[in-house]
Amino acid sequence: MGASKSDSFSEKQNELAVMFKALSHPARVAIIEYLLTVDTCICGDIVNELPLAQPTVSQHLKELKNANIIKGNIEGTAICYCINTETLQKFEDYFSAISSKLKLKCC
Amino acid sequence: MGASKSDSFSEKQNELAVMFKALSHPARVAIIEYLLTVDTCICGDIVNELPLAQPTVSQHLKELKNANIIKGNIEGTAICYCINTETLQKFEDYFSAISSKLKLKCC
DNA sequence: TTATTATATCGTAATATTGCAATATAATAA
DNA sequence: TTATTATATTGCAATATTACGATATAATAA
Repeated sequence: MGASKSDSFSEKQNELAVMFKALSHPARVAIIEYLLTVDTCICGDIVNELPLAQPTVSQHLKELKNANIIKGNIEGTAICYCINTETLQKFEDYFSAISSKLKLKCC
Repeated sequence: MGASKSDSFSEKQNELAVMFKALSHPARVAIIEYLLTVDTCICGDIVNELPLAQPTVSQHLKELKNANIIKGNIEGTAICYCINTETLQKFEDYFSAISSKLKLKCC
């Protein structure tokens, strides 16, 4: 085998796994970090900020977009990326739910 | 190539990526979910809860342990797993930091 | 029109992950 | 001691990810 058995798990479990997978590479964590340092959403030079070739960065951006972690709007010749606040909220909700369940039960 | 260029990124970026990677598989999301439904940390039947063979579950548990997402204590013949609240706090801190930075800057 | 610039896609090699049968280990029970 | 039970490790095949050179696309500039 080798393929992950996603069919055996719930849609929510799979959705969460996809969200986490999107952040499971240091380059993608670095992209998020960079987006946060930029004053506005007008970006375009993410490639120059990372120690990776342009096609590799493009691929990482695509994965972040596919997982709805970031949004990309075409802005003339450049593309403007920014963080998707809805997905961010999902992460926050997930961890605060875990946190409150733990307070009732454990350790 | 193929190997992730972790050396090119900061320690923090790599640490976060490792934490997210630990949760990037639906089986591991399901394990966390199950640990939350159990009344105490006394577990031991995680294998029966998942649609995967015992060695596969053992491997997923190992990955969660290596990333400090869960802790495992030997309890006689069984092993008692529970969620590591310190790591959970790191996740919460990460997302609340992002959230507050976004409120100042963007979209 | 022909550059130029920014980003995406293709193709492919190197490496990592996933899953499980077989086997090993380690604790308790008989 | 020899089961039994619970979990871990090994080995390996199938699949996925990562990285990048080469190339394509798409918008603006000259």
